[in-house]
Amino acid sequence: METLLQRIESEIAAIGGKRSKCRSRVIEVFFRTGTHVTVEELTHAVRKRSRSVGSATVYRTVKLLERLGYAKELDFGGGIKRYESNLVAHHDHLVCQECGVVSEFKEPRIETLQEQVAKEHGFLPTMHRLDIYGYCRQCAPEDGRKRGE
Amino acid sequence: METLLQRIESEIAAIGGKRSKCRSRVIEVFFRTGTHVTVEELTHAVRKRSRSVGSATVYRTVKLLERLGYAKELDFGGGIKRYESNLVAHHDHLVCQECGVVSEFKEPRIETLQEQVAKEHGFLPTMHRLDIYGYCRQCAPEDGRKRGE
DNA sequence: TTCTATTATGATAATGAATTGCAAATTCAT
DNA sequence: ATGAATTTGCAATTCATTATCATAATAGAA
Repeated sequence: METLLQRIESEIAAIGGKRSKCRSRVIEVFFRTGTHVTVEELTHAVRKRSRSVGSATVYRTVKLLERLGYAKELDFGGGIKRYESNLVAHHDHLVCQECGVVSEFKEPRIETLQEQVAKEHGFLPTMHRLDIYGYCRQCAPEDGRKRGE
Repeated sequence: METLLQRIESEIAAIGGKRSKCRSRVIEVFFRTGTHVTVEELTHAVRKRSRSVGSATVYRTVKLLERLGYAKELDFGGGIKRYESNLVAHHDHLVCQECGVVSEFKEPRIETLQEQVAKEHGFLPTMHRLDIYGYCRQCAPEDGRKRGE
């Protein structure tokens, strides 16, 4: 974790950037928090430790992390972007339409089929996104025991 | 097609709406055009026949169609929403990152796996979205014969 | 048809997330 | 420390979308 920040900062240096406390703090908090976070949420989290960090800096930092390949931009609708660490292995998302909780899953067979489909269409895939929307265990109207019974 | 418009308009009437020329024209053009269209594109298409239709009306109409279940909202990023007819069978999308063309495919095995995955996670799926990003046949840097060779 | 109540429309203003311009602050090699 | 370059926070701007509102169109009733 300590080395990760160092690695990122040396990559920033390699493209002509400088170190800065604000950015380091944002990066640090991002990877500690790091799960489907909005810029607003991340800004709040960062400000708990560094009160004066502006949201513009947070926007700029997540964009930078994305450019360097360390973060991934997510969009589950609502016009709000979310970001997650790109260091973890590829996974897809289950989005609860009731409580908004996003959980993750991996399914290698789906990955394989996606590759196949792309190939069949003469398509060279670089990435894909699979989001399943619905109701999580807690919010499902019927989950073994029905609600209101 | 004629009956589709009529059916939609009677559903609109059923929820207390009135018929209007502008809206009919938008609906008509939407189903004729109807593939991953933006509101801006749809507005342009509509104005070829009815010059004075405002974009607010187009926004309102696609939202209405979505509410009635006749249109589906898509979001391939870039902060622009797209809409497609919801009458065609479910399918997923191949999005070319170079030329922006969106093509469609169906893969029942993927659908099945998605249902399975959801069930395994105690998740009650209502819908899902699978977008594969990459390069289409025309834009792929290497397509059988390599470019520049 | 004419009247009346309701809905639809288009222009414009408002919204909200994301980006950008800029002066001041910070960084870093010399 | 000096000076050139980058970064920052604020405010202003952008852009798609939504809300407002006065006017127009629509559907029934009389």
